[in-house]
Amino acid sequence: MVNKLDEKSVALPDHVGWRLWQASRAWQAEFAAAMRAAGHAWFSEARAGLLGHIPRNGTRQSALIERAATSKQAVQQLLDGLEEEGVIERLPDPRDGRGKLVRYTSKGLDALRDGDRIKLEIERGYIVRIGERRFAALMDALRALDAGQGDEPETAARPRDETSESK
Amino acid sequence: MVNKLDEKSVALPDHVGWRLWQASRAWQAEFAAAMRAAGHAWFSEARAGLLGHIPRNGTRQSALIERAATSKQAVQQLLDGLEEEGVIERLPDPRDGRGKLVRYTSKGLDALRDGDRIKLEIERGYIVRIGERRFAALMDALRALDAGQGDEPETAARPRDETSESK
DNA sequence: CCATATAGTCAAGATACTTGACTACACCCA
DNA sequence: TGGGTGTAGTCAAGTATCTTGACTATATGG
Repeated sequence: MVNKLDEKSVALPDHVGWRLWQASRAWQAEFAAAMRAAGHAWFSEARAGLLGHIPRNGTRQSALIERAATSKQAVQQLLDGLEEEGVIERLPDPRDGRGKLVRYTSKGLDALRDGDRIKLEIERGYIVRIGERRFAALMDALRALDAGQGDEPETAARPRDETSESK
Repeated sequence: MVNKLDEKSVALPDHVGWRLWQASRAWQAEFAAAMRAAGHAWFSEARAGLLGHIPRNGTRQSALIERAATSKQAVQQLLDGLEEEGVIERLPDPRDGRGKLVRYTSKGLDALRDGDRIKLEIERGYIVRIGERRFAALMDALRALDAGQGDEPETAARPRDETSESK
């Protein structure tokens, strides 16, 4: 039963936003599946997004809120979950009675190590798929995009100098 | 408040998954903000993800389920919302009493036109920011990645619906 | 001490998405 | 012709994530 509409032939979007979205989702799905397969059943993409902002040596909860682009309540709820899973722990900040320090437990550091390994494996797969040259060009373009992103809060896409790492 | 925290010097992740995720989120945020500013208050990123799979001339609801990588119930709920907003409408498929045809209303086509315009504006901004050459390399790499996606058997996310792609 | 700002929490609700159970129709085939 | 099986879509309930608003506790600067 071939439809005359023939949906198969209708082109999917092919603009940069769509491509980025598809590529990002594919990477995340692959990574999350590998993490769960490695025994980290607590892993989810939302949690990964937060963990990406927590350095190895820990951080203030408030610093986390600044880095991740979400509300402090969202950060807190994610941290609640991660703490319950035993991935991170929260300690009172000795220098500020209001603050809390977030740091990894040994279980969390374990997951981080597995994550690093999996990242490299995925990256290797990408290089095999599209070639080293194209992969390097991809990273180069993404870094350049990020460097130009920083200080303009509105949608005005104004060019900035491409010197990065001014954090 | 002055921030003299040592955490500032800790590097953020710099692997392809993180970069893709950040770039994708930035694009989506910019696009969604512009869409809402253009008067399409119903617009959300989840809805955008579904609309990207609905061609101009409409489609079967079941075809939509195949294309988007989610459950049929998720698709349906998204469509329910879009129908309620008057963006799409569902008609019975004259060729199959079980099926429904999803197509845009004039309001939906209006939004599509605005979306196309905004996409081009964002793309122009990207080209200004990173240069035409790098932008072309980005698109090239993303397309290559997508083309090589299909034959990945092991770790890729699989549809969990019993109806998968057993044709 | 008081005013105000900051760090974090609690609670309620919205959205997106999942699983399970169900109805209606289509198609095959004996 | 009629039942078995598969497909298209719906209904209902639950989970995860994220948002807003209200709140407590501590810090800081007069």
